[in-house]
Amino acid sequence: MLNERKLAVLRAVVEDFVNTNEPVGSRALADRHPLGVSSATIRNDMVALEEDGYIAQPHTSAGRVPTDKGYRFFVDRLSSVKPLSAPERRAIESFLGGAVDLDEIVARTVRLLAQLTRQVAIVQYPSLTRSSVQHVELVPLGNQRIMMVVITDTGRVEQRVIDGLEAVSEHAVGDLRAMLNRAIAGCYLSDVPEMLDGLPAQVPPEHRGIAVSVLSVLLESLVDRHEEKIVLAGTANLAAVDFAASFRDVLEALEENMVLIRLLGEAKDPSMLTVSIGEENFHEGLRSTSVVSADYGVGNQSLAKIGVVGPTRMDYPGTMGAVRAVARYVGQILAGQ
Amino acid sequence: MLNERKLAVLRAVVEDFVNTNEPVGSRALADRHPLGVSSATIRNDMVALEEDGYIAQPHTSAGRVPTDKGYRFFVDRLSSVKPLSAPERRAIESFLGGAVDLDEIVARTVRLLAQLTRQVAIVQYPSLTRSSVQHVELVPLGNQRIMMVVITDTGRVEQRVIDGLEAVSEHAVGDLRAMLNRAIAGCYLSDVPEMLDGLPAQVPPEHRGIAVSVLSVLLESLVDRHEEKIVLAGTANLAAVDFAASFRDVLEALEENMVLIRLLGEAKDPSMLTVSIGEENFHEGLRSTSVVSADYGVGNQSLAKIGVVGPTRMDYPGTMGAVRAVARYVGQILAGQ
DNA sequence: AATTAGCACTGTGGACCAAGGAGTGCCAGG
DNA sequence: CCTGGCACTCCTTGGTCCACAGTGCTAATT
Repeated sequence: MLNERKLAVLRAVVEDFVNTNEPVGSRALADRHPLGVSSATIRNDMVALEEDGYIAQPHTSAGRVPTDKGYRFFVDRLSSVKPLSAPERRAIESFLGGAVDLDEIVARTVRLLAQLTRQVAIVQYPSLTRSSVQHVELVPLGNQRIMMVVITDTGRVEQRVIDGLEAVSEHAVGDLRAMLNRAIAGCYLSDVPEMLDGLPAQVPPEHRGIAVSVLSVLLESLVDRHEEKIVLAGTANLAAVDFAASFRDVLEALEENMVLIRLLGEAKDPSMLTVSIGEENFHEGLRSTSVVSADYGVGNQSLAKIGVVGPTRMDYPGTMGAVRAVARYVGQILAGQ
Repeated sequence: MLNERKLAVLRAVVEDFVNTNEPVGSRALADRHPLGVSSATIRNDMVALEEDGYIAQPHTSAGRVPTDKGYRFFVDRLSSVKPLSAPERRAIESFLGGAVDLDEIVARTVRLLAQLTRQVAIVQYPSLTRSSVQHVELVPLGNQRIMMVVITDTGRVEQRVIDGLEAVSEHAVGDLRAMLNRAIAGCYLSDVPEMLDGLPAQVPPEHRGIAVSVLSVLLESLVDRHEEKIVLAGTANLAAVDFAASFRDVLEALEENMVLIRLLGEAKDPSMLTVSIGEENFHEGLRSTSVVSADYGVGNQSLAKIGVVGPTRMDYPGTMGAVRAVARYVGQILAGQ
């Protein structure tokens, strides 16, 4: 049975442990928090909390430390997201505002988030699937190759060289470009395959081979590897922490793009903050870390995710506040582009 | 006076210390290396080497450790670059071969280099200054904005949105694009400013405002921030090492793009391997690391640099071999694109 | 003159131990 | 149901001791 006071004790344990990084004892709690009861009473509450699995002691005669379950409860029920201060908001705004292209927006975002949270920040490039085609450009390279550039409304540019063609004329390329743009400019990328379905039939037979090559590369470039682009910053912040798992394991996990993608991907509820704590993480090396992630996007379209990785012993309210704020600002910046 | 044998001793000290990471003593040397003299003689030589500053002992009654000066001498005079094995070469080739665009070439290169050397790899994107303009594309976005895309022959794509224009017609944009391409297609980027000098004068007055905006953005996009794009991999490999400087300092230095740029930039002799050892590095946090870097490029044009950062206690011949080999392959791949 | 064997000397690191202290669990009384 | 008190546990710290690895020096040898 968790009464009010026990919850207050749990909250205090989490907060103190996050601050000091040392097991917190009953006396220290009684001193630092206005719980209105003596340390003996707190000890009794702690026994109850320990029986329920919210806290644990590293060894007899040590203070208590929150378990993953304890953090989970803290995040779900005992804390609320802490909004950023006004100066912090202004700093975000001005820092992100100066970016000139998508690469720079992403780069600045990730550094910003790392700095705000003093942890490792992860930012995923906006997904192509939910953005639409702004323009397709075909540029002949010499005589037998074409470079294709797809520009999307989220500022992302996808490029491919199409190789091994029969000789192509400038003119034919121009026609094909016009035809392509007529067919798919403005479309969502996810609709592109459908829109291109009947296209080869409209191409004059002598250029059909080229058209088919171009289309196949175009379609291929739209599938799959878009969410793969992920940027990281702030790994140096990990050095301050000591993990149960070896430091190396954490770094290794963070270098695996697929791991990061899945890490962010686990966020259940779009447009909400998601927190994954310790053992909840699927990856071995990250069992002693927590991940706070959020969607960002334009309007109510989610484009991709951002997140923060830190020790389970992290300042959840603060981190959540920073992640949420940055996600919102990135969305605004992208919308304004 | 450094006679032959003393050099052999120095070489042996470096090699053994790199292998074992423990101060190497005279007995161990006499056992493991065919120097043909007793440990007492080696001790005498070591005293001489220590007086000259090539080796040092952490404390009395410990073995000797190479100093930065010792490593420097080893690299310059006592070792030669170790070529990669045939299977390694094949691995590089097939791994880099599968890349579809510049981003992926760079991403694969950096991972490859990190894996080969088991250290931190750095790859700089090909510089724009030495590449030439393949094509300039202008795409109207709505009515008052234009997206400009510059495609270079090294596969790099630079994009910018030009904002705050008076209303522009499709037609005017088309004219401007044609004019731009006529003026600068095929030019080296470094020559572009010159080529564009008289251009505004040729534009009909009613579109001159737009032309000027476009040109200023174009010129601006060509200056400066091109070498800034740098990619890193293998930081997890640092965890295995213990530095004199704190781990954190090293990671922090590596997250500063400007530091990396300068680090690579210090390479003196283009198209050669450069090694910067310990205290030779300008950055505080990197005083206990060494950097091996090399240029890569197409033909004999240097486009950018790649490098490896590791502990001063590194396998120089092997690392140098890997860096050189990878640099060459990247050049080839870029040439073939 | 260079090399070698022998030996005394010296810091380091690990094992062992004792004292100190933080924090607990439990009990008896308010 | 709360609290003060107390015995107990286990970690941490510091100190001592010893073994070890490796040195520097000297005297003998080639």
